[in-house]
Amino acid sequence: MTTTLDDLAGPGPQPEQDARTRVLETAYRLFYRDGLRATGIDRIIAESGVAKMSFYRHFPSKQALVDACLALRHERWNGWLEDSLRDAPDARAWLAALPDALEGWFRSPWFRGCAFINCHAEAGADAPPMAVAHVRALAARLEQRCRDAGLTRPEVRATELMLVVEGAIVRAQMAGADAAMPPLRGLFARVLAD
Amino acid sequence: MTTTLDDLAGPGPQPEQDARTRVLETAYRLFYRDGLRATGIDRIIAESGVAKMSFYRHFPSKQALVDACLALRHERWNGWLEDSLRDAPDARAWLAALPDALEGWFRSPWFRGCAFINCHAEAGADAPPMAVAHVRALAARLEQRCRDAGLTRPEVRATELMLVVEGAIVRAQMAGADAAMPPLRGLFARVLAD
DNA sequence: CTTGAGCAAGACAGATCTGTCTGTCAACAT
DNA sequence: ATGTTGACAGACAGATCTGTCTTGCTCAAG
Repeated sequence: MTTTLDDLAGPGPQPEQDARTRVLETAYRLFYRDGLRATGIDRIIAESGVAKMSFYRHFPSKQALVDACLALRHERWNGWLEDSLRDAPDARAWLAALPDALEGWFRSPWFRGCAFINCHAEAGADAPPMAVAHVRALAARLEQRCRDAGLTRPEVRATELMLVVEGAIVRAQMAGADAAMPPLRGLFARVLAD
Repeated sequence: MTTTLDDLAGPGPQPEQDARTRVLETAYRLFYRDGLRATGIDRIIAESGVAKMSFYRHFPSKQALVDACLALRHERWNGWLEDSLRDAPDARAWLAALPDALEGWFRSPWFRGCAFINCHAEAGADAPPMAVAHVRALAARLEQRCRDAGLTRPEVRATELMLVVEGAIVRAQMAGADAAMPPLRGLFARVLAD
């Protein structure tokens, strides 16, 4: 069971799923595609084919649904990254293959940037803590990989790689994957070289 | 007359200004601080101390006000960058001093990331064209500076610097200036060194 | 003094958003 | 057979949002 890019922001729920799953999958897709504030409850209700009371039975409020979507996103994104770099024999190869994995994401037809960066950009100080927690978790993972790879000054390298990854995500969002990939590969190679 | 950081997202309008200016300055501040969708017309009306009809006399719609704020932001941000790097004797020094200028911005009490990245993150495909135009203009300016500095492969360096700048802005937004500045300086030095 | 422009204050309409409530139906267990 | 549970459908309330309209005030030019 591998995590595909479609799972990251795919075509939406299947009709045979139960009400809660359909709501969650529909919201997951619409929140990412159109934004949190721009997506109303009524739209999620209509597109998931669910009664309003069924929605409020499973989620006490819209904010609870947002939190559930972000938690699902966090889990799926981490799983997708893990699967994409499963073949790397060691930490060094894992880091070197990271741009390839990101490129597959950037070229996905539903790519619209990092859901957590977008959430934080939209909500500002009111953003759910999951937003910063996600990027902090990724930074911690990068630092651990740099340490495992035996790089010199691993925490310095990790912060540089983290900045490059986030920059590439935003660059792919604003200017497209073709604009983001060459500098991403070049900078990654430089940071990993020494 | 220099452009200060306060002008980028400062304390707001002065009461002696005319109605249009007060609306524009209030919206400029609230849109950046709270987001476009989260800021309603009524709030702008109330905080700028202006009648609703006075608002709609100067701006035909909320979208027109958003566009005017983005255009003002574009102009002020470019002016601020120009002023901050005015002392650089040549293009090479200009590029080397860019992280210092950015740090001043990141540590401003009203810093909340790039208004155009945030706008694009919030509105997605419906974002006004000014959003991508701003980052494209900055990329073009970086490339020209790289060319003027006599760097080898200036277009490659410029795209790398652009990715680093955008990454630093997002990193400062998500994790603070202290997390963004060391990798920003390190990567800048590496790209400019050769 | 009159007249007209600009502005403040606020009512109003229509749409939309969140959240609650009622009613109906099908599946299922006792 | 009967009660329970989950779900669909949709009305409804209250708030909020955009945009229009009316009224009255001030000030300056003619």
